[in-house]
Amino acid sequence: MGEVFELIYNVVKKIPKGRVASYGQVAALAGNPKWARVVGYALHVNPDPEHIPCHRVVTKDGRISSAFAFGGANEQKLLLEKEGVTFIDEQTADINRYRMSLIDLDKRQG
DNA sequence: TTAATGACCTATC
DNA sequence: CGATAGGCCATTA
Repeated sequence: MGEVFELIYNVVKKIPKGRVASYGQVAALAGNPKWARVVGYALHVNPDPEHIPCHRVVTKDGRISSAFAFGGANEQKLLLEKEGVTFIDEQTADINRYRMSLIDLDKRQG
């Protein structure tokens, strides 16, 4: 596993419950805004879903990817709603309202 | 080392 | 609006 994946996982781990972040945002917080696709691939091979809340990562518009590996897009939506995240439509989370903030990164746990 | 692969994003029509 | 086309870049085979 590459170093960048580690950086990405560390960021995803810090997304608080009830909040979401876009792939691009995770990429930027991990160190490079151009890593959006890399974030997608990193989560695709998520080695520790129990501690890496990949369901809190959506597209920049809040849309859920149809390729969610653990139970499908519907499962991801249920998980988010369970945490209090509201949806604009069937596949779009209200990311403008629940987007994670920079201060969330301060939770030092790494 | 080279080529292929995406759970993305932006610009353009 | 939506559809399409490029770009992007770490990782893998």
